[in-house]
Amino acid sequence: MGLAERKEREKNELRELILLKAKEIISKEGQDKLSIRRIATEIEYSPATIYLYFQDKDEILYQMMDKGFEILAHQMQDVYLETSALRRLFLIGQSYIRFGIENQDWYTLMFNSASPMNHIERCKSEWGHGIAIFEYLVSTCREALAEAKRTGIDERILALQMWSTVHGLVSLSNTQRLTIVDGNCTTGMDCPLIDLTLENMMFTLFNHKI
Amino acid sequence: MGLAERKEREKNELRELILLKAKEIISKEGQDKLSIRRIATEIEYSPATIYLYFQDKDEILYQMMDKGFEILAHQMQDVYLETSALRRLFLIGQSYIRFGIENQDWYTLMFNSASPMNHIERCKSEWGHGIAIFEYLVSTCREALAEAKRTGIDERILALQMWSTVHGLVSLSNTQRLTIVDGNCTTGMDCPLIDLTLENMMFTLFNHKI
DNA sequence: CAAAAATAATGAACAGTGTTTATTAAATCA
DNA sequence: TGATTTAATAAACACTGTTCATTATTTTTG
Repeated sequence: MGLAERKEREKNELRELILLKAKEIISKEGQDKLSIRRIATEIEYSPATIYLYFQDKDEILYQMMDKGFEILAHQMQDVYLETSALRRLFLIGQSYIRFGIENQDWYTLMFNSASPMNHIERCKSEWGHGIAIFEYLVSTCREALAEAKRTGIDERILALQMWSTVHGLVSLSNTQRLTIVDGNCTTGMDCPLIDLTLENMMFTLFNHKI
Repeated sequence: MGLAERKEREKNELRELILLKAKEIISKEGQDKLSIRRIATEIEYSPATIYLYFQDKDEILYQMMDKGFEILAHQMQDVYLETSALRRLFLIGQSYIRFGIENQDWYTLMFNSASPMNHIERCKSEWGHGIAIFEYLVSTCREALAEAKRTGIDERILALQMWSTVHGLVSLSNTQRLTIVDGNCTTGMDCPLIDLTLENMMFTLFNHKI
């Protein structure tokens, strides 16, 4: 009775093929080149077939968001090696920003786009990776507050403040708002303004120069 | 020779009519209901006609961004009445966030969307209102730093940090990221988490409770 | 005033998009 | 083999932005 199993496996394989192609298209040509029809022609199936494996485009984008979190996790690997919570917080911020600027399409999908969240709401799915990253930030904030001997600050609020700041930086940078406000800030990475702001954030929050 | 003038005026009138309808559609039904064809049918002209008055949709969105800044300026009126720079900074943040959450479509156009910026780059136009608002923030930061007797902080970096934080909050809130990270934070306005974060920002930056 | 030139507006097409449904082809079951 | 279930698709629907040749309309000129 291995027939049903093979069938199941083949179904999963096509599903994965769709997601693979989707990831490929986003990586090579960006979000707005990703279309159902484009995926279909690339995997040599009809567009309608895709709807046998995903209920709509939002579901595919939701899955793509997860692929993005995999990339982010990979790029954050060595952050965990840092023992000082203060310096770790700084490194988290730095690699978060770096990721957001170097992988604009993935970043948008994960933190700035409505579609994947629509799927979550509609299907009562979860934003698991997002929550996990935030909780890690919260606990690192708690450690850092202790390390800097700073009291009277809620670690959860602090985490949200830090997240908002770096997210804001990435978002403003990616949508060309920084380039215009400050000419020194050339498009893309190595914008001195962003580094200075991150350092300033650490300084104002913990009275510690990193 | 008032003929050429009347012609000119009529051209401007149709141009303004297009922008007016665009604004109406965004206000009533949101950004993604705004289409060239929709505007065309509403003003009872053919879609092609619109291209005699605007070079593409990006230019219309650029103009819409400006309309958005008008709304923001209007909602920020009474902020300037506050004499304390510290409290003024807080009020700026508060009304910025309020505006961003209550006018999601306008906010996205102004601070989170690529299209209007494309037009700026392509046509060497200016993001005048955006720069003006940022410069006002910078000078208020300078005042506030003096008021709080805080030294060793660059007012420009500080302004960017504050902008990033509030922009981040609005952006995360509008794209449903906060609702999920914290259940207490119901969608839309009066999210206690946002208020607390804004207060925490003021406290960490100036050691002053507002 | 009539003919010519300039201007304004449009119909129709191009090249896309997401999604649905009735139909056909293939594989499995009895 | 024939019936039934499953998988895939062609075709259509309702949209999108944009372009261009063609048709009114208006203005200018002889």
